Amino acid sequence: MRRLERTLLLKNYRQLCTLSKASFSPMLDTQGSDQARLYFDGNPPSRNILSCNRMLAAHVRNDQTPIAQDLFDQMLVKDVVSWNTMLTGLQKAKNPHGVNRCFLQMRRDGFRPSEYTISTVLNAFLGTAFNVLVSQIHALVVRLALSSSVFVGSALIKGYANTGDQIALSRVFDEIPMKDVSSSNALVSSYMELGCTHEAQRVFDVMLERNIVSWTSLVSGYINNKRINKARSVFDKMRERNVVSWTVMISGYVKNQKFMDALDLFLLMLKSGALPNHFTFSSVLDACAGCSSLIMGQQVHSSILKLGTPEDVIMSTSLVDMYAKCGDIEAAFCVFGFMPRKNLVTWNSIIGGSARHGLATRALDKFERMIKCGVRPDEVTFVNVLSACGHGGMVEKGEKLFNSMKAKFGIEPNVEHYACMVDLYARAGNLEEAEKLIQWMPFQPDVVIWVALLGACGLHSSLQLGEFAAKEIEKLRNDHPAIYSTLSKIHGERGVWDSVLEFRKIMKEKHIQKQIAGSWVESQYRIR
DNA sequence: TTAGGGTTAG
Repeated sequence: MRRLERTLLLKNYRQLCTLSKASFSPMLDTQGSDQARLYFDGNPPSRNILSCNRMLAAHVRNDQTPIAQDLFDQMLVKDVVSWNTMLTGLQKAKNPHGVNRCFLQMRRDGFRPSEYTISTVLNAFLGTAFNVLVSQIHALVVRLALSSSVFVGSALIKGYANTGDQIALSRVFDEIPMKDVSSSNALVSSYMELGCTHEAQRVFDVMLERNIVSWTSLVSGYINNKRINKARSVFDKMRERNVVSWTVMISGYVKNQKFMDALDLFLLMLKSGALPNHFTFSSVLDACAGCSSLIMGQQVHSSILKLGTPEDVIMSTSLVDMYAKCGDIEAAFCVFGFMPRKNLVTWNSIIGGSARHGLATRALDKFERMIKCGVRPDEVTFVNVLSACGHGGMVEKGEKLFNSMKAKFGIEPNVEHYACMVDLYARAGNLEEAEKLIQWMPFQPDVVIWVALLGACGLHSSLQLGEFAAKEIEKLRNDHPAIYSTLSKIHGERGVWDSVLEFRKIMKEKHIQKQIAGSWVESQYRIR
């Protein structure tokens, strides 16, 4: 060990020895983390409640909830701050069951919940099955005389919005004696969440104080209520914008499939001097994928690297997806390979990308690796692997995977999976098996299923079954372009030119156009 | 020493 390092370590230990004054937090936030824990573990007398709480808070801040939980369990003396800190850790770890258990234990042990407790617990329950407890927690709030807290009020407003109770949330807001900008913002976004855009706008209009979050809540609310133009007009009125407000508007365009508008706005954002973050990049990459602009996608990738944007699993997954959708599957594999963390969506992106590129073996290889890595597949994974088998003509493998869905992974096949199987059999020329599957499937076949069958009939020139499928499609959706173009193709192959002319005439009369197939290379030049 | 309001992927 070098002299300088020894000196630094010694300094760290000296700081730790003055426990009454020193906080563990800075040590845990830096390289001193392990030493701090070693010292802490080896010195039981030093474990007063304040130092324990500080240690606990530091672990929670560093997303080390299991370590925080160990420490919490070992603490012989706890106060309300210890409980609140532990609850915060469990909330950050997205563990509503744990929060519920911890909260119940806290009450059993006779601790009185504070404003911190209530707001943390309510936030942990948002969007989970535990939100049925919102009104019970509200009753507790009234009993504990915590209704006047703006923190509790904001959390209750969000909680009631989550359960769809508009009357309750407005009553909670009315009962806050000293309303602040955050509780008003919570009301705006809660009304927006319930689709009450007029009420949200009214609250916003009468707010005495508005900050950047108020404006962004309004923009975001209009986007979520499919009012993209209104959102843009509010966005344009903003006097100041930050990375969040820019990202909200950009992702709003992406959600509405307005990819070029999203990219234009991104360029405006860069011109304004605002720095994009991983949220922004994720949306922008989605926009590049949406309009198949590989050049733009590559430039965005360069910006991510140039700005030194910290690695984020969602942003990197968007990169993988962008490269796959823009036709550069090798770049997608490369980004995927370098990702330090991968989740289910990441694996699904690379498997789906491989399948779309006709790389059935690679898709299945990734699927095997995903299972080996301990990631459980979901419905999307199976749509991807089954379609890979379909494009690769791997009928037996597809059947095996389809049968394993329920038996091995507990996933009930849905209509999309059946459509993949129909496509798999039909493409392989086994039209009889495809028809049999349609007859026996536990759903009413939809347009996708019949179009899959019709497409295969076109591929294998099967007129009788093709006409049958076309009739079924017509029953569900009149004038589907696939009907006329496929039947015309089958008749043409059989030399029945009168029928071909008839179909073309109908298509012309009904203004039905055959869907134009385009390559990725071609699409690069369509952009700008 | 603990808490609230606006943003991302298949």
